[in-house]
Amino acid sequence: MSRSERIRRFYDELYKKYGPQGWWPGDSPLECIVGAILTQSTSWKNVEKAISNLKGSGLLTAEMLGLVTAEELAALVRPSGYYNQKALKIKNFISFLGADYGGSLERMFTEDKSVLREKLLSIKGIGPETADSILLYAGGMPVFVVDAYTWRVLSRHGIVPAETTYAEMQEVFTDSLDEDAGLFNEYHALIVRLGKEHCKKSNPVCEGCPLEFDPHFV
DNA sequence: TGCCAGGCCGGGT
DNA sequence: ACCCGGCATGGC
Repeated sequence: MSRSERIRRFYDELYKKYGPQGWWPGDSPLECIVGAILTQSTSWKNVEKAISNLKGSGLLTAEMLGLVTAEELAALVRPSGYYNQKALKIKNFISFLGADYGGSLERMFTEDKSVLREKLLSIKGIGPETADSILLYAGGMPVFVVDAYTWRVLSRHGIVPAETTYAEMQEVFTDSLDEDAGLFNEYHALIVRLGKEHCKKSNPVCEGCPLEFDPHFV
């Protein structure tokens, strides 16, 4: 079976097992972007508390996030960890949004996909995974998101070598799948689900893989 | 209790 | 071009 076939088959197995994951959990593109920053190396549970604080304070608008100080913001996002850094990252993004798109997310997402990706990557605090999460989950653009789970899950299943780079990992998916934002959305979420439940660090050989057809053994 | 969570940056080799 | 320490809270 070719690698592309395995990638497609793997998705089918994941979807059959877990079904749709409902990502991104959030009410608006802005909430999604803030969540993407706050969840850097942090569990979603902690992020939910931080988002809840922001909502409760009425700060979850581009305008309010532009007005609040980094210190005030840090206090509110405290439960998500790395709070001083994350407050600055959010401020950096909002500054960029104001400068380049007049504070309008709608305008931002009319930008060319690869141009916008480069712009996002130039913001201090936004790296490849966060940029791609914003493009896919906030903007609905067909970009495949790669994260720590993607490496672990795919290398454990023998689909890619462990040293695969971020760009190569994206190609593995985009070369094998239709360019479909809905599919990319679901696939990434399903990988995270499997990673959390079975392909954990503490389970180095993914003992008890829940998939009927485990690509590892092909 | 200790380890880990949906990264990224900056400085050192 | 890699490698590593720093950043930090909360859950299991």
